[in-house]
Amino acid sequence: MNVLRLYNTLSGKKEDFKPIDPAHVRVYACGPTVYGRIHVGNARPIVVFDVLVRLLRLRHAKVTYVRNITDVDDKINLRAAERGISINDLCEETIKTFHNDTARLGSFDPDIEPRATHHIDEMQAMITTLIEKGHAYEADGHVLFQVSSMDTYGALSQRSMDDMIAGARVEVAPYKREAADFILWKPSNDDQPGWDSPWGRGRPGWHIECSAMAKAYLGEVFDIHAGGLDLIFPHHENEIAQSCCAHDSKHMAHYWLHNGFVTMNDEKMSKSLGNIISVTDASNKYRGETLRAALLSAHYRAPLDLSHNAMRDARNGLDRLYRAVGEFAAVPDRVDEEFAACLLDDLNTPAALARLHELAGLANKGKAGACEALKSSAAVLGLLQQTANEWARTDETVTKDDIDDTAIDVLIMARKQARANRDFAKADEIRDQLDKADIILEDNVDGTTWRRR
RNA sequence: GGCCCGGUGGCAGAGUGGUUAUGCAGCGGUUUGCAAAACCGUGUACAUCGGUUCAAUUCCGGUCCGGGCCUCCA
Repeated sequence: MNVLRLYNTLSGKKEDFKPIDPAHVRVYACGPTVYGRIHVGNARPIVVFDVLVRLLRLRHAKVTYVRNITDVDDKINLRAAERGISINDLCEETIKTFHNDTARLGSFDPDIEPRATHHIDEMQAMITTLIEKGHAYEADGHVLFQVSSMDTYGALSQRSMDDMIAGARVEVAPYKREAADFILWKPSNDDQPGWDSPWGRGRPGWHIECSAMAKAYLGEVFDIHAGGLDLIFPHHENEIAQSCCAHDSKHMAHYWLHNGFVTMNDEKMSKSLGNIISVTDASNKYRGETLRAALLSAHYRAPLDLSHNAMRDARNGLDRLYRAVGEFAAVPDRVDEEFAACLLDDLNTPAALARLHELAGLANKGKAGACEALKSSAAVLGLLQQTANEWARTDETVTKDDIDDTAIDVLIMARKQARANRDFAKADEIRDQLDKADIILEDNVDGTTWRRR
């Protein structure tokens, strides 16, 4: 198998992936802040990096995939207060819907899903180290990271300190020594969640949790750190600053991967713009697998416009692939080489899907092994794991169910009888009746199958 | 204002210094009681203006247009 190439934000280039330990690859991805349901934009990194991990598992004996849950954040406090429920209840409820959503998207769970509030000690230890090493200072109940103490600050986002000062749009808090300094720890009042610390009762800043949890589960330096494009600055830049300065290391992770945005009418889908569609809502309207296929239909770094048309195209594509694959069971070691080559080239999922369609064509022509190759290749994308019949009979809108399977079977039997009697008028009447209920009949050599429109 | 990334056929979306992406939609055909599916055939797309080159959609530069980050955001 060829080498895996990944676009590394650190270098701005595709690079050969060389793991620190080929027998154990370590990956960290930033997970959700649990104050509300995730939207389809949030679903993109979940699906894309799930594919990355599946691909890595094909090639490496052990992969540890960590995706955190941020359960301490001022947005959580605010939302809990708005809804008049406890912070804990809000977090538990949101985590539940999150897990429901990732399951519908067909994504595997990460190996470890650490929660920020379970790692306050580790964060405090790291902050203490940063103060001792002269990278952080205490001011007015806050602890701040002093950006000027790190020569290479800004390397990931490729911006200089001068650029940042020139572009600064934020008012500088009075306790900061320098405008770009960021918070490691901040004081909490009695209404806010807080933990005792050497700097008084308080709570962590946004970035320190990822540094602390990545270290706890993956070590000081690991292979891949992934997340959305909008996390490059400041979040990932600051994680690097914290981790590298605390550990005296050159790198936090060797490869930094960032996915592009899902757009709505070519504009970024984001909570602050309010143009969001939640995964829960989307998967009531479309099957999770359709959404997953749509999310993989563009290269992960390119923008992806998720219109109704895009969803329809994804569904049509899956229809064709499922028809080709039939009732075949997956064979794990039959991944098509051309297909794999597409994914190895910086996770080129659109090219990989194109190859799946070629395999479907070959399978339809009866080419030996094509079905197995199609099924086991698709598994790397987390697609096509049902049988064709299971897929065909699930309505796109799961809740709609005005005609049940037995009623359909009864009508099909009646039509079969009519056809045997060469009463084609009657047969066509039944076809039309089912068609009106969005049931499409297909007569094959070995009988009649049906699917929902 | 600073920094970054894009503009491919009706739509979506890869890719390439000279040769078919792929899917959907369309058109023609084979097949079918009808239909669907499948198969076969079918489209001189690469924002614009210059430059380099025997040859550029592909490399370089300008222009126009779009998007993103610089503030919570995947």
